[in-house]
Amino acid sequence: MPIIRVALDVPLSTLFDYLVSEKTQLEIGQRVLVPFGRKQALGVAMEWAESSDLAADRIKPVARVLDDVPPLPRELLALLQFCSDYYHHPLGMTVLAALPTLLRALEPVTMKQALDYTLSATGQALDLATLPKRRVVQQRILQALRQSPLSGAQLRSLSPSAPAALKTLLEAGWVEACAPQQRTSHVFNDAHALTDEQQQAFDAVAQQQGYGCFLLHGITGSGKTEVYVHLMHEMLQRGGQILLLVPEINLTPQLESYFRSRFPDVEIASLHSGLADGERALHWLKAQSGEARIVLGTRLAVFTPLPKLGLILVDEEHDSSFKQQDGLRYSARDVAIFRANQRGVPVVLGSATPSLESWYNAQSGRYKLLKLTRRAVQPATLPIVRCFDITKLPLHEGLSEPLLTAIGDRLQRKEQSLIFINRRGYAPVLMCTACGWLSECKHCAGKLVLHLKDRSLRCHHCGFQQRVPHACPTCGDADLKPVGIGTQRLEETLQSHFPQARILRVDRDSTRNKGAWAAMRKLIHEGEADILIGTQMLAKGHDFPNLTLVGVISPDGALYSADFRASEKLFAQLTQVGGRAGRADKAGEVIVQTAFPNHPLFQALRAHDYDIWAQTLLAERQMAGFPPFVYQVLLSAEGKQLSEVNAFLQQARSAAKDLQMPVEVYGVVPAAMPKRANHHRAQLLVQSDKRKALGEFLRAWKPILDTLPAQKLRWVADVDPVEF
DNA sequence: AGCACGCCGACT
DNA sequence: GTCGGCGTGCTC
Repeated sequence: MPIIRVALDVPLSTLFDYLVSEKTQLEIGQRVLVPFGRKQALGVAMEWAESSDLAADRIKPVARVLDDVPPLPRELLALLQFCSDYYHHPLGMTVLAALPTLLRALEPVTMKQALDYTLSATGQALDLATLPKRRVVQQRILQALRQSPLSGAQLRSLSPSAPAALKTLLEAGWVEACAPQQRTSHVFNDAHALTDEQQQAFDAVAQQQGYGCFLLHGITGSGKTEVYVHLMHEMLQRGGQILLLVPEINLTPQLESYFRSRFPDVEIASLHSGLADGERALHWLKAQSGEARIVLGTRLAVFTPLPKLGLILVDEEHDSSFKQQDGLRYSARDVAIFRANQRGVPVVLGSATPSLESWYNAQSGRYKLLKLTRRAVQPATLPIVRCFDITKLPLHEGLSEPLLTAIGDRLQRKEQSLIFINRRGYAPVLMCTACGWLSECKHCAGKLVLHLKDRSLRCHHCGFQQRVPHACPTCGDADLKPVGIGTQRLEETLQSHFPQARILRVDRDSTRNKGAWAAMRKLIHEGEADILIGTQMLAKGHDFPNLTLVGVISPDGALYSADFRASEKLFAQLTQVGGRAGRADKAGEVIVQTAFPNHPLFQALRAHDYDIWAQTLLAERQMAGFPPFVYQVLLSAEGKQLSEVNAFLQQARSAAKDLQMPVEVYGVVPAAMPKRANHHRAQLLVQSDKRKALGEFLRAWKPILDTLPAQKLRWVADVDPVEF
């Protein structure tokens, strides 16, 4: 009897062999139900086998083949195989993780196939004049269907109430569903002519034959999205599907409605973790059937089956949320590039502040660099950036005179200001002025953050919470002082400075409730807020038309951070947040308060010179022997006993050294957050300037790690880590 | 990962 | 006597 090798969601690197009777129809990529232990499990048929290493009597037969949805394409299985190998994650878990939850359930799914609609015989015979005049939308639908059958998406483009009207028409029997038609044309709202630069970028990608990786480096406001839209139009005309990856789930609904407005009758499917299970599965299946022509999603969308894939776009490619931090620790940007290569299609990485990795690849010619150096939107100029030395200026609760004056000006002119500060809470720590006691979390290495709203001290790492003590727990002194500034304190300070100002604080605390963030965006857009105080949430992808000033409070931490990527991230963040400033009629202003106004980061920021900043960073990285000049794998471990964590990592280190392979094995060091939720954390870095050498090393090392005693420990090997 | 089996401590 | 703690081992 034939043997099928099945991927199952278990942390074992093997596939599992099952018998398939001769008369069972089974294809590679199909989902199967198999007996596993004492239960049943859902698996994916990966490959046929001639024989098995297992004794014949231990091989069980496949219980059931699920043919409710088409099999996963071989190409997707190959992509997942690659990811499993590259990121050293068990194949079964990798494959199953790529499926929407509903397709991982033991039950078959019942998903109605999307159909086209056409006039029935009675509908054709119908005299439209006999219909009540008020039923405008119904009339419009019937009229449109007289020309040709149409899809649900096309009908929706006729009117927002088309679905309801269609339902009525179906019930009346005038319209009926029919098999989907092949379509070659679509409506394109070509509102904006491309600038010369945009056109050049477009041409380069459109003319690309087969695989090519493009870095679209465009300053903020240079119209990268318009290039995407025109490329989408081009690929749609060629009959291809487009995959667009974006960093944040927050941004997808807005982008989706924007693309809908540009391509009103094109089926667009969004994929992100915020969707309900049913919706997610539906969109996924629409992508798999080729019906969805544009697929818009967060990192997980990179694993969507796309039979007609013609182009991949990765927007804000530098964003670290493309890297998954648990389970399969993949970088969706890197997987997208692999996928484009595998399929032989172009991929475009877009950013105003490319990751150093991508920029380096563009410099070396591996990627083709496309530049947008001029703004396509108003104002035509980038904001004026000014840095003020906080060591030389008096501060009022952390705010300098020039910044306060600038905010006051905006208030007078009825323009908005945004104050960017990356600390939520009232103050990052509470201190006893008598003995120097600091509010520390007893479960973590971090400090407890003061939240005044509910008079609590909270740990942002483990969630621990306690009431603010009335007196110092060590010396009993009553004089406890908040140290440093968080969003809440800034709000309070600004409110007392500008009592009449309407201040809106946007951080994870104020936007916790569902819909709160959307409601705030609305307020901002309607001009119902004068001063916005926000964390990085506020920096990403939103246009605030009346915003003319951005203040940055104290970004200096990133300049001397242990994380070598912190300053790269800060530059990207400040560029992005600064890009929000400015109105149609005038350039914006950015005021940065810093103790290091002459730091190369701020010099480059003032000059809007990404290239010089990237060169500076690249030189530093080369000297220090950091990425992108080397490839890294980070082994991190955590456990209740520090000694056990260290013992494990030391053994792992010896094993690595004993392999005598051409990689550099560093020492065991504490993690950036050495203790979190009562777990001690340490790590071990291994790197090599050859990606291949590191891969081979890992292939040898990982099996040894699996045999090391680690009963009470959790450990992971992270390939291409971005967080330490 | 689950889930069993298995061998020791404190309870009706 | 047994209920239940979590160490160890297995899943085609």
